[in-house]
Amino acid sequence: MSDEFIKQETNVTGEGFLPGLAIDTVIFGFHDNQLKVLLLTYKNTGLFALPGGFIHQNEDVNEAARRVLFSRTALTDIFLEQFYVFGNKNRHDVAPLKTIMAARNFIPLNDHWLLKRFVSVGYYALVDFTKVIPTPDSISDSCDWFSLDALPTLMQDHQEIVNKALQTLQANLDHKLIGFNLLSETFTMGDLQSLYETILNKKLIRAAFQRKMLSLCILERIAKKWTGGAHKAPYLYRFISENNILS
Amino acid sequence: MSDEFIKQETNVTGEGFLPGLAIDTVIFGFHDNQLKVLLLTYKNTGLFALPGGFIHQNEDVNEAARRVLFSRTALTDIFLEQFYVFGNKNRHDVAPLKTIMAARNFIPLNDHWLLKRFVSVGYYALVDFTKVIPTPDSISDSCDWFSLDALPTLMQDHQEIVNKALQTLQANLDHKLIGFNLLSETFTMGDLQSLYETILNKKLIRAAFQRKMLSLCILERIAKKWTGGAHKAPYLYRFISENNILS
DNA sequence: TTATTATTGTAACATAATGATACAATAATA
DNA sequence: TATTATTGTATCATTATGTTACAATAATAA
Repeated sequence: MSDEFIKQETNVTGEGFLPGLAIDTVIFGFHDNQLKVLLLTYKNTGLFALPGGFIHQNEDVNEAARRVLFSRTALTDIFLEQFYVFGNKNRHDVAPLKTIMAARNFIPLNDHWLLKRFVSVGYYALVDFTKVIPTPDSISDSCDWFSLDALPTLMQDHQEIVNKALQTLQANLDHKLIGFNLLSETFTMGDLQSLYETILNKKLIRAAFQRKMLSLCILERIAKKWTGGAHKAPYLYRFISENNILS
Repeated sequence: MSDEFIKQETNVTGEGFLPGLAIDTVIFGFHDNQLKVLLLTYKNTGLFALPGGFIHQNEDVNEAARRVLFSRTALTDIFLEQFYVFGNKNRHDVAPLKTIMAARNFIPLNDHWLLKRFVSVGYYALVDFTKVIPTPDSISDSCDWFSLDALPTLMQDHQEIVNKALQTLQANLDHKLIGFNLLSETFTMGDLQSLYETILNKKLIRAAFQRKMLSLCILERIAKKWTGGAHKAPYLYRFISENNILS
């Protein structure tokens, strides 16, 4: 949910939005050799949630997902992809929504559109951690990165959504070249291997990994990198952009 | 859409259904070395469409997809999986729906729920061609298998849905073992190779394919098969069911 | 009954991909 | 200038895949 929440709250029938359909986005970043997820908290509730939102009547669902992503990260041209529709009837839980509204001194009627059953389209985004400045919006206390392996308790079925997003990321990592979306413009071979190891949660063989990556002809070697370490400095690489996959 | 269409038609507000959300299912079969898709035609309209339907208020979306599949094939325990959400605003096209209704002498008001914008969750199913008896329901003239490479013009964006389903099938074929869902209980190595070749649309090396499949330890060799051919009879194989993937 | 035929199952070898080890090169530090 | 830890890559071992060949054999024809 975004800045538009206020509009949505007082808009009792949900006029202008597709009814019963929401978007939740798992925004992945990579930092300190850890996968991170962007979470927000709703004011005075202690509830942690994935950034999400609703779809305008005159808007493609994928467009809406990009709008939501932009509203949270201010980034465009980001890898963003659907991965699953969460449509179980028992995921409908009005309690947290009422809590959020109550914390804003808004008491909805029982037939308020936001309290009806929602099906959510899950998206995952891969962003350059260094380019994102998490910014809370008007209804959020905070918007912050959390390590994937130390997430707080999430609202509704958002933990399940994160799990499924990670599975999808793992399954697609090799097949496509999507992993590169998590790195900054330039990176070392070590950075890249570390990213792969973190996502796949297993050690890879250094020599074989390097040989494989170089054989793919998707990397451009740039220059020497200065490192703090007392050892040979690694090359910097750049992902050749013709191969870039945004979605 | 199913037998429930009559209910849905006279149910002007869509009471009991999730609003604006539909399911479309690409049901794949394999016969005569060709991939087949199950299509239906609506009475007196000449419109070809994928079997689809709507979601009950008290039903999981995945449940609804199984219900739709069952209503069309009478099969349970079938591989069925979501693959994409079709949510473009321009896919909203009321003309064919009005045609279908008009052919049944039903003239809907302009705010009839079925004429509103719909987002559709795409599912694909893999079924044993020999076990399916396509049966038209009350609003369909026909329900038949069509070769994937000779489909008639489809309603709305259903061709796009078929295309995306095929891409998904191709991408998942090796990774999972889903292809086996398209074969009957027992099959020859030739049958299996032929299936793979058809789905992937490329020739595979016989010796390597056989070696690979046997090395996976997912096949049980049963007995000699009698063939009409003047040559050595092939073994029959069965897919070891512990590996079975239904969804 | 026996030879012919086409296809199957698999062996054998060639090539390619990956795993494992080793080592020279070298940037920062001492 | 020597030490140190890490990088880049070469080398060999192992595994996987591509290619060719051929014996086995069910149906047909002679």
